[in-house]
Amino acid sequence: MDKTIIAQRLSEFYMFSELQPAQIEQLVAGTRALDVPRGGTLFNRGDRAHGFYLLLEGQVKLGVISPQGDEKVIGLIQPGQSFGEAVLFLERSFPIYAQAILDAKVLLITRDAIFDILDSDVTVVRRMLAGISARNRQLVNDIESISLQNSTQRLIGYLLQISADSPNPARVQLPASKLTIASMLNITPETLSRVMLRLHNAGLIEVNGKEIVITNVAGLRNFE
Amino acid sequence: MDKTIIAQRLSEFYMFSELQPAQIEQLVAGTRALDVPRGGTLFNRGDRAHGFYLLLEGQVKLGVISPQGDEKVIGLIQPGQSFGEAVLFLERSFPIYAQAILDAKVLLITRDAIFDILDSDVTVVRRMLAGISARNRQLVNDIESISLQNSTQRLIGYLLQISADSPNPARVQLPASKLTIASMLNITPETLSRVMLRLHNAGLIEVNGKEIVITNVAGLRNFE
DNA sequence: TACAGTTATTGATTCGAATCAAGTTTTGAA
DNA sequence: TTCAAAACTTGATTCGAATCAATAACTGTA
Repeated sequence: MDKTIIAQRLSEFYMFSELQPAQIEQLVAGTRALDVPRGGTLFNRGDRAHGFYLLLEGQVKLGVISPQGDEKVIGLIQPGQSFGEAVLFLERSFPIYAQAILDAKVLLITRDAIFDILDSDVTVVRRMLAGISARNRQLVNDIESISLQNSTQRLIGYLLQISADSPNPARVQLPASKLTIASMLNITPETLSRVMLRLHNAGLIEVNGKEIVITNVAGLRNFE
Repeated sequence: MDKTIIAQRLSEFYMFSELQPAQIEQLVAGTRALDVPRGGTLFNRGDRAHGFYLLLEGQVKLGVISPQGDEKVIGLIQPGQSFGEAVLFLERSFPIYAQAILDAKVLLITRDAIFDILDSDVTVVRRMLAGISARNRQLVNDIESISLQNSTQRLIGYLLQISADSPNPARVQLPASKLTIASMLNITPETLSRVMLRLHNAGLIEVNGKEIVITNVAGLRNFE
């Protein structure tokens, strides 16, 4: 896989999102791209951690096998998710195995690469901790909005967020299909469509495909 | 609290267990012991972070409150666990509040003390990375289960998790009131009560206050 | 430019869980 | 030991959003 692609993927990953280009370069040198066919094993229980993994495509299953031989799936990894970080940083062996359940492309960021870069530059520690912490905050926010707000409020929050501090009226472009946006907001596409219609009928937004004009930012903020 | 006791407790904490006595001394100088009565607040949402916390005794609840006053419990902290690390590395305030739900003894390890140690010791860095990574993983799991599972499956998942690998039948103790558990699972107390009744009627669990006996672990895992 | 496949909208209906209400039980503090 | 407050349970009802179903409107590509 192309080095620039790997650099791109690594810098999009939350843990490295605060790193500088030179630091990403260094990391790329210690990263291996792996193609794992469906059914293939990434690591077994008891293996030493040689690094941690970032799944780019496909799907990976994490699990344990009991002494009686039955299998318990601990988690399913989707593209964009990483696994094995905690084990790596704690310098333990894996308590689980990882197996591809679809043909998978993964990046293995090696132990040496991570630890070298951590040691080589004192700013890296702060930057990585900042990246992980920002992710932590985002997750807490997500839980809060899923838990405490209805679908209308979630959509409003999202629209206000992506319109940031645009003037009134704000013109924003949805960054993905409405199916994808709906899934992010944890609602069905049908509900998204209906909520948008309601906001439109209330005179707050105009919808043209992916382009949304918030005609009344304050009104949207105070809706209901 | 006595300095030697604080030193003792800090050096037992996994994050600092590899530190030299001199480093522990340094950390102790930047640590404050707090007694928080049941119901007392450690910090509120929006407070600036002065450090992170290590719970020695009692129990602490982490949560958020919606503008309408609804509460969502994000996590329950048990003795030996730390919280508030992630906020240290962003120039932000706490996104959650922390309240003691039992009389609690906590150590507040101040920001400056931590930063000094982070610069001087690599194992602390790695363990902090591991700790926050593990917490992020847990948050992702929480989002997933809130999003993808109904209330019955969420309770079952929770019971199986806290019973871990107990034998069959497993006897577990709820770590908090049913109100708190319900909030963590994102259901109302009424629904929690009804789901428990259903599982009981299906012959899977016995409920006596906070004590739950899972009479049929396999059956519970495969319920519905 | 046509058309196949995805993406989006709209309507009817169902369902899970919240809410409202009224108890009972447990609890911890005086 | 008592008693008020908090925690919990059970029942009736409502409500938000999912599901099921049937188009309509795009979008890429042959």
